[in-house]
Amino acid sequence: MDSDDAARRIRAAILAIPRGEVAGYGEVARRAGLPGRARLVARMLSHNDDPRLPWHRVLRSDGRIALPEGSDGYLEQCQRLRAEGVRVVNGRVAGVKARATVDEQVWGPPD
DNA sequence: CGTGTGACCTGGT
DNA sequence: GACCAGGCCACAC
Repeated sequence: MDSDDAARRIRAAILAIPRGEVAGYGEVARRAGLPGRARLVARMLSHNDDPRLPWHRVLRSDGRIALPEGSDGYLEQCQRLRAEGVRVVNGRVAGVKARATVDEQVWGPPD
């Protein structure tokens, strides 16, 4: 089934995130071959039952933690990211400036 | 079957 | 920085 295949690709995309790095939902969705399906990724993580899935490496486009502040997942993600050497400040990840805009997708990264 | 909701994204003001 | 409007998809009611 497609949906199952999509879920598998999304899972692979998340697993493909290097340790110490982070990615946005849109980013993951694009890598999985599902442009615009960021919500699908989010829903999967919310329903995820895979403890070895590095969901903590997935954040919003602004580099902001997706979960509501004070919730379990929020603190969990923050802690895990720090454990990987990622600097988290005020519920936000340092080193991640804005998400890749269309220009960067088309024109590529600034040299 | 229409509506609301959600670990979302982008562009404009 | 904030806020708003539009888009996208899956699911609960």
